[in-house]
Amino acid sequence: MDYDPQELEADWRARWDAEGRYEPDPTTTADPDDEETTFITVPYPYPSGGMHIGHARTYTVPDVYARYRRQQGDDVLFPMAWHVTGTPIIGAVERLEKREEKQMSVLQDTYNVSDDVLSDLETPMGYARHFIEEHYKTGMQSLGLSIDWRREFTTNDDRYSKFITWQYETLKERGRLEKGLHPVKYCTEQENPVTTHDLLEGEDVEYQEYTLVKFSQGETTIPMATLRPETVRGVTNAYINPDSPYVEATVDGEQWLVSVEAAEKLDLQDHDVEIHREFQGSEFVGEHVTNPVTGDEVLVLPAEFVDSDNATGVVMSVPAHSPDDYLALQEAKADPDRLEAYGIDPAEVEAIEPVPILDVEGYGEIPAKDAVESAGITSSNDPDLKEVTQDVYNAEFHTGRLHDAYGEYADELIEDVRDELANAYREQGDFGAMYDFPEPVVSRAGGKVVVAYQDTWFLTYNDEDWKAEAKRVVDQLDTNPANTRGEYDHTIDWLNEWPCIRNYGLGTKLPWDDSFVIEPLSDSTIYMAYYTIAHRLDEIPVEDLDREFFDALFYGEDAVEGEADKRALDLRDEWQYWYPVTQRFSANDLISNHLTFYLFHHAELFDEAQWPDGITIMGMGLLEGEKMSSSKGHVVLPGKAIENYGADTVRFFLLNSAEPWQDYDWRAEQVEGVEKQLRRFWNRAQELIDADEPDVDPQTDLKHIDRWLLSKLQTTIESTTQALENAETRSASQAAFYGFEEHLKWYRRRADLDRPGAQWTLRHVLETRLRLLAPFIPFMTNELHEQLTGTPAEDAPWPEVESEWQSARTETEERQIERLTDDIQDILNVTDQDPETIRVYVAADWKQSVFETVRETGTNVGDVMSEVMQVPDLRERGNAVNQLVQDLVELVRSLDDETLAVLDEIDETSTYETAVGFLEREYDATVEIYAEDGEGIDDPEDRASKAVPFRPAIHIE
RNA sequence: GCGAGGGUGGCUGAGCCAGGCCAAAAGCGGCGGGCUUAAGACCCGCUUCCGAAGGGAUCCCUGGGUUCGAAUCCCAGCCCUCGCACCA
Repeated sequence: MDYDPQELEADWRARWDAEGRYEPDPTTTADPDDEETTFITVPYPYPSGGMHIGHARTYTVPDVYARYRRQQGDDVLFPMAWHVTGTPIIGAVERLEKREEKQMSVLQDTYNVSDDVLSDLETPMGYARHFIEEHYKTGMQSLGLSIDWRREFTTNDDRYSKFITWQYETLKERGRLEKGLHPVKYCTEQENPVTTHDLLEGEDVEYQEYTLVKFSQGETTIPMATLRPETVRGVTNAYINPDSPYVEATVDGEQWLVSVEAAEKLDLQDHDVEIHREFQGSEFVGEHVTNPVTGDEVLVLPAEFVDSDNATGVVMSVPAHSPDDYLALQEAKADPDRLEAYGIDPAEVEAIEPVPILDVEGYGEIPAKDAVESAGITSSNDPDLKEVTQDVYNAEFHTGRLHDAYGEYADELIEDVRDELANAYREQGDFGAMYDFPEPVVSRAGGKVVVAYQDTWFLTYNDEDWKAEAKRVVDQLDTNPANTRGEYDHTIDWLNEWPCIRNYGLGTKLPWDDSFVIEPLSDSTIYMAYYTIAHRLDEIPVEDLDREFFDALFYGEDAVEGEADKRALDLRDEWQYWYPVTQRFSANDLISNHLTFYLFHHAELFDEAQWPDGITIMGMGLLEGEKMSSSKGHVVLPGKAIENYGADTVRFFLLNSAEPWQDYDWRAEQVEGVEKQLRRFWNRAQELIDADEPDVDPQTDLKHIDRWLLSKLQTTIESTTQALENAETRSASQAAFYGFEEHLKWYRRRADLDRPGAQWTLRHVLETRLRLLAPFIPFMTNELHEQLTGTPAEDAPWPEVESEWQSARTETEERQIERLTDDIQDILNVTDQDPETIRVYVAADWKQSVFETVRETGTNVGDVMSEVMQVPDLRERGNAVNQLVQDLVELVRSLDDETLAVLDEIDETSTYETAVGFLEREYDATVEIYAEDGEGIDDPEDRASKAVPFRPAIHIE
């Protein structure tokens, strides 16, 4: 039978579907407490676009583990659902409705959406449904993922919303939700919060918290915005933009002077703002204001470089530590006419000198001056100024130490005390704060985007007791790979309160305020529990799924007052049967949020027995060495790949090219290589299947080389199993497939394959390998295993090591033969001769006895020598013994204890004699084996004396 | 900056955790050979340098160190990639 993956795979898919092969229900035979159930999850896909080959791997890795556990005899649940919460799908639909060029190209060129179905995509769920059905589900089924499709749902389903409602009501009741204000990106045009997706300009810009140093003039506060609050003692003057409009306003009961834009932002940031008067900045130029910390009066100078749309629009000048300020001051001094025009006495400006407030390594007393002068910068327009400024800021932040005037903060590193210092002044009322972007941000609606405070609900991940519980979850978690454990702890440590609602989007409404929607990372923290009951929940009317229902389901009948819902208690059994999640597979970048949320929520809502058992992290995918990008069309669709190579090839490549947590790279050339290898495997298997089953008694009819292969098979079973236990799909498939191919290559060369014993060995090996490979390439292995034995590979148990075939001795003997073969080949390569006779000389008995001594005495040359010289027979040989000891000490050092012990049992001469036939075939020459000190030795060129134990001398003629 | 990962032969990429069968897997590419009317497919061998005997030299980012022995362990340095929050 020829290998036709398309036909073969279609058959198996149909069979699986018809028999509901992967639809497990709780059984009475499996004991869930006895780890006979395995529950595997992977993040449900977000169908805002199609599936590509990167997604294919994400879902195939857990499938391999699922298939492995099934062969190990477990009840395995591997479900799938669809995440549609939030705005990306809505945004995609909006862009489709506007027929945006980029969006149309993604849909039509990348994902082949045809014109006649385009209109179906114009509702959010219609859009999602299209990609679910036409891409994800089809793709997953083609890949042969062993998913229980009965349990499928979307996060926009009514019943799912009921479940999330229960979750959030419960969390609120337990005090894990709090209402508060939070800075958000806000479009002043639409008067609505916006997400990164909604931005036209400044997508990457993060908002920053500016410290406002509250300078004053009489009753009026002039808040100077700065990102470096510690420089407050270095202020020599202030700057205002003379051409921009400013206002006098009452802010939270104080008289403030800020730019017009700043007044609007402060208003949005929950300050009580009342504007009294608007005026030009020039009006305030030449005034004096008082530093709240030092009490010094400083002069307000005019500066066009001040952006009134950044923070308060008034800034303080620290010429000693800011190259910008230093140059601005120099330029001001150089232009007395301009100063006079503003009514400023040039002499007063001339008298201003930089005031250093910290010492920093690598710079002089006045770092800004130093930096500017050594870089040769003389103008504030110099393009290099930006870099120089950044260098000074960095150096000062990381290595700058404050002067004595800072009292308790003196001599401390800026990076250690900046926040502390700012907070202290803020508490005294000398400092304030506001949020703003350092660069302009514009929404797609064309409106300016600013930072606004919005009423929001937080998950209080900053609660210390909750953090402590989450850490307990980590403590009992099996983190894979092991070195990710610290990342969870680290995330728990720095995780702050998390705003868990949005103003709009798909998903579940906040139960007590339906103007908000629970956001995607917050409605997906315990949904794994929902899988266990999803298919049976469909039979229950939505309105019955209230608080009490889920309380009974998850907490038992005692958790509800009165009679618990019988249906809920029924479902409880299934929940408890599968829970907890045995292994969750997820992306490595989700540790810092989603996965850690998952731990937090389980810690809070469920008992320890239901906490996650394990998490395996997955890496990223590249395509031909580059990042995949659906908008650039740089993707490979699974459907196309399967059509080209077959699902087994696609799976095998994805699983074998890297471990799950490593990044991998889809390269067409290499995928083709895999296809070739699998085809060859298939063809060789067919030859064995077609041949008659030999009548062999393995106890008597096998030769040394057969036993060698069977011994190697046991090692392969061992390493494949161990690797899969850790979800190391690469090591496992590498061992079972490529690793063993290497052994087979040698076996084919060494053995006479027509013997019944060899045929039996090959069939036995094939059967075992088919089972080992079944999780990776289920279609091909099922088919071949069924042809060979009548049962599909997936229904056969996972192979166990057959210890009767394990033999270190056989392997070591074969190793000696291999070495001898290589040595002969080496000599032939160098001498370039055509051999007629090859003579092999095994070392003499006295040499063997020296080897014995080294083995027993250890690898200290002195010790061995004194031991050996006790023997008169050896002492006579003097130098020869000395040389031999050196060699043997080196040999013994390179061997492990087991091999050393085995060598003791091996008879070299008879080992080589078994290989004479092979060597004669191999080199088309006569092969003779002699003992160096044996009778009738033929040694024409005196080579026998060169023999060393386990390193025979060779003569070729 | 914080956190994580990494630098290996023409390329991709194992090995490193548990130091020694490591001149360093496998694939790709290249070279040679077999099979074939031929092409493809398939199979075999070679692919750092030197060598007319299984050997030697140099080698795993750089520089030190530990050790009988280092791609592997330790220290210092250089370089690269990824994530860092309201985006799923």
